[in-house]
Amino acid sequence: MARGNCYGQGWWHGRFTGCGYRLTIGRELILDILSKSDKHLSAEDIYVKVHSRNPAIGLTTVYRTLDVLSNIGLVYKYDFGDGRARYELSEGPKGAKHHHHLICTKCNRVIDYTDFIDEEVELLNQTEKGLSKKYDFKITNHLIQFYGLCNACASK
Amino acid sequence: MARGNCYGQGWWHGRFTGCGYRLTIGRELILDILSKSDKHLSAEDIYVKVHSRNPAIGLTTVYRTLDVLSNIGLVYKYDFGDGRARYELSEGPKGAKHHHHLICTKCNRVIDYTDFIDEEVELLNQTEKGLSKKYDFKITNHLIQFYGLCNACASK
DNA sequence: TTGATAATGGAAACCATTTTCAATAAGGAT
DNA sequence: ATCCTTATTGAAAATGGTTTCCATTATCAA
Repeated sequence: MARGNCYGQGWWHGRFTGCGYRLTIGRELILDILSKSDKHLSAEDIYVKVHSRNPAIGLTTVYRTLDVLSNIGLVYKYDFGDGRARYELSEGPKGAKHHHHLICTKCNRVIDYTDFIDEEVELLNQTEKGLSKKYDFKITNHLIQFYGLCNACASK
Repeated sequence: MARGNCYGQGWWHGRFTGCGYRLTIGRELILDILSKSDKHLSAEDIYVKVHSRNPAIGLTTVYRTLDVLSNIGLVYKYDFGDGRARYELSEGPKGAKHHHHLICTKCNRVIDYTDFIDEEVELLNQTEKGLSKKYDFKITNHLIQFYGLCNACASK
């Protein structure tokens, strides 16, 4: 390993050790897959990819790792209504683009959108402040989703 | 049955027959419970209440009815992260007060709030219009939730 | 009242996720 | 580099909310 270059271990290295977690082969692999892959992967999706690269890693570890990552705040866990959780990296080496979701209630297709995000987030921040004070609630996160029918499902 | 008084059957009567659904004992009972009860009931919660009033009605029917109600739009189905779905009437005889949720990620407590709702909804409506056009998506609903720690959980 | 068929209950199936437990590996201390 | 403590792991079994099956029953338009 190249000394003097702590980036050689991946940008997330500190996020683990800083929280007292150990950085294992499996965890690195899962993070690598999450950071390179398309979004909204299920645990099973991730497991398939992980397993093709390293068959020694089991589904249980995938679940456990996703749980850890979720607690650390490195991944968001979503419920899009199809009975399985979906995971998505909350930030990348350069920070991820904040976005929200459009969900088709018929085919479960998910569309990411970043339009109007700024306005939304600004309003949410204001709201958060107000709510935090009124309800003595320490808000750490928010979720916005729109439901409806995608063009394919609406036209039949 | 009192003729000439269609309200005697409950304000939701038309919502069923109008969609081709039959109005059964179980469905009426479940709706009655939903309309009188506190919010955020799980299927199991509802089943217990239903069963105490009419032991002939099974859990399967509760699930099926909630699914129908959800499709009709009479109930909202929520995921608050505790592994079971929660249901809540979307409207009452006089219309329900629109609200959103604050969810404690530690104890899963849910707080309804109506503050800032008007501003939120106004922004959401604008956003909906824009998104509908851009993505050719027929939006029917939205979800906003804030996550964090309630005062009890934050102070320990 | 009748008939077509939607709705039902109970049991079994389903399936994503969690738990168990003995074996293994990470990483600070030596 | 080697030890040692203890977090982490995989495989299999358990869990538990939800759905499916199927024979029976109930709804409601005619």
